[in-house]
Amino acid sequence: MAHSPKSSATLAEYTSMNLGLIEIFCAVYEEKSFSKAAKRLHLTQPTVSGHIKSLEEYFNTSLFDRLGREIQPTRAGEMLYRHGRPVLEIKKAIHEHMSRFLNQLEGKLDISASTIPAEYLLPTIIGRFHKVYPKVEVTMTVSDSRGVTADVAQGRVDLGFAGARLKDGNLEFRKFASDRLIFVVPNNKQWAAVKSIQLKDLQQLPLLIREPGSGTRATLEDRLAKLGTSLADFNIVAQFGSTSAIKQAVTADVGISIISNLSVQREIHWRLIKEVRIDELQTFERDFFVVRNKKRTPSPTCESFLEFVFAGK
Amino acid sequence: MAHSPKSSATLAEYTSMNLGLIEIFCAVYEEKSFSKAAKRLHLTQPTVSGHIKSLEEYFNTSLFDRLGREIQPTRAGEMLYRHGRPVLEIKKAIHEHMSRFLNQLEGKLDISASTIPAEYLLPTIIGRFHKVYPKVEVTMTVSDSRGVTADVAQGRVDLGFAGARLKDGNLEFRKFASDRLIFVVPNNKQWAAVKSIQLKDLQQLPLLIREPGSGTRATLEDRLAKLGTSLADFNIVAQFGSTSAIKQAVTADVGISIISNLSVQREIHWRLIKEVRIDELQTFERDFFVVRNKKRTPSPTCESFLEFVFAGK
DNA sequence: TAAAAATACTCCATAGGTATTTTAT
DNA sequence: ATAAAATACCTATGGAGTATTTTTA
Repeated sequence: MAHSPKSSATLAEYTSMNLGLIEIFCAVYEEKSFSKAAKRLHLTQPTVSGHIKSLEEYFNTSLFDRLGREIQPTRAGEMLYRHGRPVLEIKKAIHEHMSRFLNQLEGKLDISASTIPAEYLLPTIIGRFHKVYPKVEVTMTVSDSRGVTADVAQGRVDLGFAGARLKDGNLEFRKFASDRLIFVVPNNKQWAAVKSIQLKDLQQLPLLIREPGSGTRATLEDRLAKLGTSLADFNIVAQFGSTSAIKQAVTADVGISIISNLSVQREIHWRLIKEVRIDELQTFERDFFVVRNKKRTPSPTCESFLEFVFAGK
Repeated sequence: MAHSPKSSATLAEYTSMNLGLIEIFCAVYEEKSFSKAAKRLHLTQPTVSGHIKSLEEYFNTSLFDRLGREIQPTRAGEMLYRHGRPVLEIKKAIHEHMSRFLNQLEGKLDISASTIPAEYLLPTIIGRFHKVYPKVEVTMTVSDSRGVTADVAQGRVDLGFAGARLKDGNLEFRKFASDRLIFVVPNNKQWAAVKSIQLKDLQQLPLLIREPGSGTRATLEDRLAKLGTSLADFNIVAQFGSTSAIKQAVTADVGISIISNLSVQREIHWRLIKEVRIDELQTFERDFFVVRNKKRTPSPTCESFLEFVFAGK
């Protein structure tokens, strides 16, 4: 028993320790002087003395030996410094990162976008943004307009880019781009001579459409309703959750479709697909919206990104 | 200019930030609730609210979005948590290490010892000590008694072990072991029959002695003075800074010497060296001392070590 | 209506200061 | 005599509480 480690009283509930005292302690340790530390910290010597004293009482051990004019840390002091020093680094790091963040020199930006914005509008915007804020990490997830608004509403992302407005009091929609829906058909001899078509003829054709959550679909249904008809009057062969899938299907002569002009530019250019006018629908505008959650504080990064989105408007 | 990072106001002198607030912030972040965090920290909800508010004012940005019943960290909040979280770890680490130190489960012990203690007395003591406190790192430097006392006086070590007392008001000497000085000669035929010798005959022989800082040397001089003589009356061929060097020299028949019994046990056993009694010096006690600096606070480890040194006394 | 946060207020502990004494160089 | 730390004492900020109101699910 004589020579086994003693179990001294354990320290009081440690959450009570004031970390500010550690900073003062470290200054004293480094300056090897109470008064110099006081100067460095813009405090007075008695204040510093008092703080060291309370630390010594807290740990119930002396931290410095007072040797007349000079002081020397005790072993306990050495131990405390070794493990307390990092506090200073962390404090500095916190300030550095917060200030970098607030100055938008670093950070994260999570975006949810529906197909057309994700594939045809955002890549160039994100590219320009990245040039200016290279340390900001942009993450974009792709779904349909319904998914986008859900992501924004539930705070999973900073911003959404959707092809349809959804009624939700917490969400703010702002138009940032527009496109037109066009009627597309395979570029084969069956369609070679066709320049335009009437809606009633179109209703007979095998139609490919997007799923119900899609902005393209919503726009289409909305417009048909205004014309006194609906998708029920059409010959729908399939609903696809992807515009690319529809393009593939049209190219393979599975059917025809009405989709965003932006998404078929390349296919039209390569003559895989062609546009045919619909007599009743000379103009078929569709808009794209930035979606924000009004309840969430936008990060500075998010606000800057919006400036890029609306640049030149 | 439109799209370059904005330089917002830099944060106020960062030393003013209270790290305690970070702990509260982290609790709120982790609990995703002011009131739950309050409970965890044994505070009240308004107190926590107040602290978060002051942090928000300090950083001049909101850290949580208050969404009715629930709260969500903002991007700034995420950033602060990421870099503030380590504060909690450090605080815990400080307490852990300090308490381990105070319970002597870890630490350092620096010792300065003169030759005889270092080679013949301390190894076993340190060995036993290490068994009980395996995490304590013992460092022993070896010099002569003068060097040892200097090390202690200047606070370079926790403890000294010397073969002589030196007058210094700041030092405390405590005898912890003793030995006797003996007259040793090479074990050759010249000495084969000799059992004892008179001091005046010894004075003619080629004597090897330690350097002036040595405790052995000091003891020798002291004793000679009491017998009304001094080293000046001897035939000194060399002063060596090491007892081992002297033993080598005696073995090689370079001369004879008067050294610590402890240090020549092995050489006597192997019949390289033999002891010859000096008629006037039947007993030639010499003591070894623990040296402490009275001005320095002993670490708990140091105090425990002393218990080992004086074990069984 | 109930649960959570904000607000308004009170109180006192303590961080900080000034003035002075003690100690050792 | 001087430089540094300790001591004694005072003040005011702000940390923590209670009581209440506001908000929203």
